[in-house]
Amino acid sequence: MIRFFNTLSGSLEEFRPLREGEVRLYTCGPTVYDYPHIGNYRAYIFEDLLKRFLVFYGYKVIHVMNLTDVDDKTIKAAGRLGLSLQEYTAKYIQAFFEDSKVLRLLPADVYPRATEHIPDMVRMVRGLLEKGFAYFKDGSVYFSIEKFPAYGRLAKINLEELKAGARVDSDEYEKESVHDFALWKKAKEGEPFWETELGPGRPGWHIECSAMSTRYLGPTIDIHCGGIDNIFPHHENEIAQSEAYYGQKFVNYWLHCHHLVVEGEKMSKSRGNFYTLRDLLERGVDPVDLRFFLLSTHYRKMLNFTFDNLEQARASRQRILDFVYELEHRTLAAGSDPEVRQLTDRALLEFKDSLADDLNISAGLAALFEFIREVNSRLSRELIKKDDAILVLRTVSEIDRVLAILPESKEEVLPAEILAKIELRQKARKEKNFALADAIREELRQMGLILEDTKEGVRWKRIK
RNA sequence: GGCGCGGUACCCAAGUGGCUAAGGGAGAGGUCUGCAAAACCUCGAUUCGUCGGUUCGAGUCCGACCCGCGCCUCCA
Repeated sequence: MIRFFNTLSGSLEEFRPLREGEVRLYTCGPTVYDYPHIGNYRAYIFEDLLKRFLVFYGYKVIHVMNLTDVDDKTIKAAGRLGLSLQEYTAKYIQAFFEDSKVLRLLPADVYPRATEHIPDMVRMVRGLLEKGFAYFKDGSVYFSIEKFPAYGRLAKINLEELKAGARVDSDEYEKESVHDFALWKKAKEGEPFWETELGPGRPGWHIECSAMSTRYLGPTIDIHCGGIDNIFPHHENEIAQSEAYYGQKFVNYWLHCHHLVVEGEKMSKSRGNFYTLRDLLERGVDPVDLRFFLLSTHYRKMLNFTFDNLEQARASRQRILDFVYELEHRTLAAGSDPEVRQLTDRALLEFKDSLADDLNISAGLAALFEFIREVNSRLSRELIKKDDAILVLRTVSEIDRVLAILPESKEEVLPAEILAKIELRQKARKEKNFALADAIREELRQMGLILEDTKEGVRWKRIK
């Protein structure tokens, strides 16, 4: 049984998908006005962990992630550069896909773009007008939240208090009530617009997720994810629109991940603690180490990014990598030990049970590390046979279907001159010329290679 | 003001009523090794922000307080 913390109920709930064996998942994707920062990727990596775990658990997952390619920021930036919306956003859409790949995010089944679903949104807005949930004002259309009594349930916001604490909206559009939100925005001078039956204009932000989610997954879906900051007003508004229009529940499980902070503070450009993935890659950070770092803290807990914490995650991941390397390269006696089977079964079961408990990654990783220590211990006592090693490796790679932190399987081949140096050093060691041997080792270390002398000969690995 | 999250060893971080408080990093000692690396073994919180309370029993429940943070406005 899987349990998730549902924001809607504020408690852990048993997960039951609408259809047996199948999960419909919608995740709020990027607004493509700039390069995403690592906080954005925390959310996407959490969603990736969720999805990979559901697949691991045996579910078929239908995943939709939207691309918001029209909003205030994209319009403004494109206008400033004199580019069309498409020209401007193309670059960032491409960057997002590139980043997703290096961070090993499983691709969604569909990446719908807002600009390609205007008719769906218009249809929904018209329906809301007809049903009386929305009204025209000055060429724009707004959703009237007082027509939807359940408004505020997700965010646990009380409308009376909202009104009391209301601030002046910076939006230039006129609304009947400050908290009503725009479904359709009237075209403004010099801005892109669509000529529709609602008049010239563009969609509001919230309507896109409602329309596209329904388009690909149906009016009721299993899971909808996003960052904690999307709860209000974005997701609250989505619920209002969708449920007012379709008259049925929009989402069964709302899962939100907490923020990433940097050195204990919110990331912001003015503080200079704002990192994109590209910034970190330039500093020589291995993206998979970053993935592991972002992955290894529970998704509902605030995560503090520091280079020290990233280094700890790197070292932790390295332990797993060393373990796999050892098993792959050591020469072992033929045969197998039935006890190893018990160890692998237990590791897999504990890992699975841990993650089934609202993605308790800490407990899951603890199961993996305990398994590693036990196998290492047996390895040092020469109790691991060839077939055991194969079984252990298969188990680790099974777990890695969820984590996706193991290196690509292809072995790197060193250039001939490096191999010659290693050979030369071996010769020097044999002749007990340790000064030369150490000099060569140091030279290769400078080049990023660590040599390890084992009973079975020399081996090397890359310094991270 | 309203809503919410967190405070567990040097650092990161599980644990939500009951055996000796997971796991990782860093560190110390040892084994192995020419040395190193990796690995293994050993050590490491009489204690869980503070103070009260409930209970046979609390990190875990209740109350108060202190500290840090987020949201209520675009934001993963």
